[in-house]
Amino acid sequence: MTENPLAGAEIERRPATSGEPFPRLAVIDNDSGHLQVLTRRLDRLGWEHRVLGAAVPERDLVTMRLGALVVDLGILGPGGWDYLERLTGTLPGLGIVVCTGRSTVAQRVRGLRMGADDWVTKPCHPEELIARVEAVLRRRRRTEAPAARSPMLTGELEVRSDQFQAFAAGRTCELTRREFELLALLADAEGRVLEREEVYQRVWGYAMARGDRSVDVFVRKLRQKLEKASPTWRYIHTHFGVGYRFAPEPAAVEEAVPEVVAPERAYV
Amino acid sequence: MTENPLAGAEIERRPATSGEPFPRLAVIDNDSGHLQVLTRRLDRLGWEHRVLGAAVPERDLVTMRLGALVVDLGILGPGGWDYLERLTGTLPGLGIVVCTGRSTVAQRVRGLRMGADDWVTKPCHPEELIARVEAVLRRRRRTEAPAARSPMLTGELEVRSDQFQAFAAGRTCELTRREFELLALLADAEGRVLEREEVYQRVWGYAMARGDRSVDVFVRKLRQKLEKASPTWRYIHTHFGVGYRFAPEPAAVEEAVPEVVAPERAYV
DNA sequence: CGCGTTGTGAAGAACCGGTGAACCGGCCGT
DNA sequence: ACGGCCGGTTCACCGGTTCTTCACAACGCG
Repeated sequence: MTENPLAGAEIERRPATSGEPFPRLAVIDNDSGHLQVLTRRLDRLGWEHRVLGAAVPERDLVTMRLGALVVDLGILGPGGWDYLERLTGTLPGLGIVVCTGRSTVAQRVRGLRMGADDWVTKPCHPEELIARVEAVLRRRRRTEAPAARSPMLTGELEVRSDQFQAFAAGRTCELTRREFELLALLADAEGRVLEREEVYQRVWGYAMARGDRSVDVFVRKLRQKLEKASPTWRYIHTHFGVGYRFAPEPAAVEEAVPEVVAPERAYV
Repeated sequence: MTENPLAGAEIERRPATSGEPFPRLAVIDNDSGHLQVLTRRLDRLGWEHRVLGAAVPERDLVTMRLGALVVDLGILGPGGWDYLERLTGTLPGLGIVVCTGRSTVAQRVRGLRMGADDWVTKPCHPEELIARVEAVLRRRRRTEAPAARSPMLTGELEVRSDQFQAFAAGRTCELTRREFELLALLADAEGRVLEREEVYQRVWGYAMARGDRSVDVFVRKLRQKLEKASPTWRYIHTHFGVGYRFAPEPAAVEEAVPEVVAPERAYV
């Protein structure tokens, strides 16, 4: 083993692709043993997947909004080649991995030339099949979709990731980068209370030192700017001893006779 | 043969990727037999290729402007994994096909997870190896190809991809190639804020080293030339801590009484 | 009422971007 | 081969912005 120059390989967990939804995958196959072990693996990883017993019209595949398709050309019979060709033609964005029993070089070359992204020979280890699907998806994603993130509207506030900025009534809040990232994180978890440690970890990227007040300070700055841009709403709420929660709420209207009114709880 | 559902396969000539220049490929290997048969095949196809006897610093690979790299991890020894990791880190746009002797599933999975696009086991048919490289390149290009964009007119500026040049009022801006590519990228994302890393990645083609100021410097040069050609417009806006945004705006006319005018924020 | 937690303001540190210039390597004409 | 030109890269400096930290006040909870 030690003389093997490749020594040292071990299967690593994929780093959580934070924020990214799990890949959507369909499998066209009927080998129950293979399917069972594969689907179990996919479930464990949290991938959305679907098993199809036979060729499915391209139209239907479109509606599934797949990222990748694993197909056993063998079970499709001679029509499999046509099917593959139509797939690559009509769904050029779809990652296609052929996973089939014995095949000749010529067949593999044909399949790949036709537009398949990879060709795996059965029997194969599900882990490798998945890794290859990941490779296909990774390559596909890298250049294609940096946009994708849609602006979110909550309360009077518009959080636009493409601008690294939030707006209220069309007016910019003039957030700095950190402030924006903090807001984006909180707003994305709308309604849930986030602990300081988690916030720090995800915005700053490393563990929070004990006694660090940065999160508090940034929440203040954020509140200030949000208040200026959208005075009639409250967005960030403190949970004593825990952390912060984002939830747009109309501000309580101040009474004309402040002295009579019981002092408002500054936060909820 | 006829009972093989995959029957009918034959090696097809690759459909001429019209207009596209031939792929640039490098091979890191030292198996003379394998190399000989492979390079002959590549010559026949007209691919530009280059054989490297050993690992080459990423820096040098950058200057080769490769589309894909075929590498035998075996000849690199234990450092091969690190090398692979560095490659995928700094050259995320490069297609990487590992072509190595015997390997375990765990090794293949590790390589693929690390960013390799495909993993072929030697001995292998050169035709299949080439087909797999093609598949990788195709996947890469599919999304990338913005080719044949019509000239765009924005503000007072005309960006002509067919000329690799921008014009204002019919006058050329005399942009260099890099300057033009930077402008084209920014202008294509009109209104969106692009981070430096993304800009660098897409214009320079590889990952930006920490502390690299090239993007800033080119933005300055671009601004200078645009300003000279079209003095009454501002096109490139800085977003502090983030990056740049392209948006043509009439330049704020300097008032005769500067004191009255609120100081413009340098960006937005 | 007292302790721990959170809000607040300010100051210094750290960082960022604009800028000019030096530097480097390839290309060209002599 | 030589030197100059050109495009690209790197460096150092500077002014401005942003982040961190700290001290203290205000507040919640037992």
